[in-house]
Amino acid sequence: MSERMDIRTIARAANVSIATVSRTMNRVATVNPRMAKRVWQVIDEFGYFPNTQARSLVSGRSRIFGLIVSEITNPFFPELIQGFEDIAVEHGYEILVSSTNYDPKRMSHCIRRMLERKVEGVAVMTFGVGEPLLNQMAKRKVPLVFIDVGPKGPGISLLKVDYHHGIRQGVQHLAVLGHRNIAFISGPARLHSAQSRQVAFSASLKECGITPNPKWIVEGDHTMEGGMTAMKRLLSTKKMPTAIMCSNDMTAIGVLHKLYRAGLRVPDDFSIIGFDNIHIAEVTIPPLTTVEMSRLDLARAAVTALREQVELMDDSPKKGEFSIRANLVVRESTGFPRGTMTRLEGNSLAKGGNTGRGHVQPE
Amino acid sequence: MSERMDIRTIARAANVSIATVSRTMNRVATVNPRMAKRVWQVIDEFGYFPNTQARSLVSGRSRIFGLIVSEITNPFFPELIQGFEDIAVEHGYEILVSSTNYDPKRMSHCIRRMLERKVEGVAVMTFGVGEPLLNQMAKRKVPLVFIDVGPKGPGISLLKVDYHHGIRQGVQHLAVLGHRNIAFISGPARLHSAQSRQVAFSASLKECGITPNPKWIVEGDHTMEGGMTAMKRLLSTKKMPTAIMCSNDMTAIGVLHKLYRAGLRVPDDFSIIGFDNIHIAEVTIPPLTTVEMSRLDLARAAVTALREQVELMDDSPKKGEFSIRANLVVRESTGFPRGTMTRLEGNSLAKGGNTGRGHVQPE
DNA sequence: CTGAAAGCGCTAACAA
DNA sequence: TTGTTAGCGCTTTCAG
Repeated sequence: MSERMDIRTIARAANVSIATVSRTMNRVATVNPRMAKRVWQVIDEFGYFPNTQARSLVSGRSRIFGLIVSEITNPFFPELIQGFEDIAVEHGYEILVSSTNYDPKRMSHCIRRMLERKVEGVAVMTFGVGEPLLNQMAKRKVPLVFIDVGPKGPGISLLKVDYHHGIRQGVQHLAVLGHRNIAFISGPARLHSAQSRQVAFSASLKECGITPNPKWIVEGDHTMEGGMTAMKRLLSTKKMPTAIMCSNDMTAIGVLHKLYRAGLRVPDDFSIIGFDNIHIAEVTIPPLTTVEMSRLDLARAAVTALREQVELMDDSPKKGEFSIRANLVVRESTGFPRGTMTRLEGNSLAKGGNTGRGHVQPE
Repeated sequence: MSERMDIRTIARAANVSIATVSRTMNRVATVNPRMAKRVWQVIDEFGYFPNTQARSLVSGRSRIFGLIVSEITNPFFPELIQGFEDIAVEHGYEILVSSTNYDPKRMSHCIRRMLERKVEGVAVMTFGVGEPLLNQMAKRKVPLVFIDVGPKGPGISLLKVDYHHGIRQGVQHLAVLGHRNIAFISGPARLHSAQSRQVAFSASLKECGITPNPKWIVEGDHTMEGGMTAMKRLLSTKKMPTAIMCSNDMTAIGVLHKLYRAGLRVPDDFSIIGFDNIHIAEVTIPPLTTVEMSRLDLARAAVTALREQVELMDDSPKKGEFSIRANLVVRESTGFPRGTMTRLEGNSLAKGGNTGRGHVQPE
């Protein structure tokens, strides 16, 4: 039945020119309402919709945003992707997602693919970018939005996460509980965002009058495995810390598991704090105290930044920089330092882990 | 510097016609090697690549596959998406991912978007499809691949997961350990794949000479929250089961958490088996015994099925049906039924959960 | 306010 | 083997 369905088919059936159909679909104000109604009717009747390829070819606008994440299998990112997709689609954009897995080759390949598909902007949520690659984008004047860090410049927006705020809350929370020996498991050293978190940690420690012990700052890689390895190292230090902050939740989950393996208890033997507040952090055993970084805020800011660059006139004012809050969420992986209190007998894990701990809301 | 960069620019610089450039890029065999070399050189020099939009407009081929998943925040799916993307890209396809969250409106919206972008095929990995929606696709002859179930027909491939194989292994594993009272927490009832798993469960139970108890089959929804709710119900039955199979790992994680909250121990008080073998199943407390369903196999089969439909001549032989194995992975969430053995004193959790349990490899 | 016509960048006949 | 040319389906001048 449906031989071919293009704008001409509609034009013919509605007895108008293809230009009128085009105008109608694009909601050009000058179209006679009566005609418009007729056209819409035919469009509905035929179930017609325009060919996006043709449309972008002539308009030069693909209505596609790229989204580059470092690791789609880290639950943080799917949550972010979801938000990004929803908000982008809301504004009529399609998204092209790519996961680089920290591999420069993948990164460069995926930039190439995005360029080929003529993305109108790219959100680089990979916590660390290869310079040469991004240059390709900049050269072609593709609007970019980075998280944390990236070259400033026209068409480039930055999403600044206030790590300090959240991490300080975490450190203070631990300090109030009585911890003085606090370790930090970082992310990959080359990631700027990982560095920022670590810097925020050291600074917060000092604020509390605690001198950071370099032995207690160990490098992880933002994976569960990395967390396990790092915890193992921490466990082998002569003087062990009583609390551990992790650069992200996956690391913390690895730590939790390592401690479980070692027959140690959380929070009785060690207090643990994560970062991200991914969904499963609610159901780890015990539920994880962590710093929430809103995926939705990030996603919204990223799309907004990109839209600003794409849709606003070149001379109009742009924000260029967006700020994302990070806030502590206290659950049950933090408590008083071991040896500090007379612990109740028995297994606090099996009892729900609610004994002998203090919940202190920071600030 | 770069005024405009199109095929003409290259043609001019290489002193050939645009047709030759086109042929060169498309590796048409009849191009004179010397010319080809010259053309490639210019292409490299200019950093040129063709405009995908124009290309698809004229060729009628978008080289985009759609991928619809039910819930991107369930870790099973990112792992699948990753595989799908890798394999698709390997074959020169881009992918458009959408997460429906079991919402028919989202589903229909996303089908529309894919149709607009002229996807050449869609993998529907949502474990349950709305008929009317898929009809839209079929009407437009878009190749489809479904998981588990879907209307048979030309252009439609099915990925058959051998639930029975894996689930039987699980049930037998439990039976060998001595369990006779085994519960099942299903997925959403309307999902066909969830039903298949449940059917496989009941059948396997009978094979072992156990009559399924309807009270012990409770509906979940494949989320952690659903798992917690279902476990709560199970906990309130007069006669409680000693083992619980879950329709997926997220459910099992919810169950684990609920039991932890209730002060019960796994596997001492309950044995738990999941399904999917998502990455975090390795580090749950205790590590989860589960049925592995390979994401990579699924992804590979899906892409292969789609490519078959798209690239093979209409009369050539096609497989149409692909089989995916599912296999039990024994970890530490399963053990002898409670009361069966003299348990050692103390907290088996804190000791690594390795006491008093039997590891039995099935088959 | 509407229609005719000129492309957007590329591929695929068809000619040479 | 190479070049010329006619579109792919749409938007957007520019006349009317």
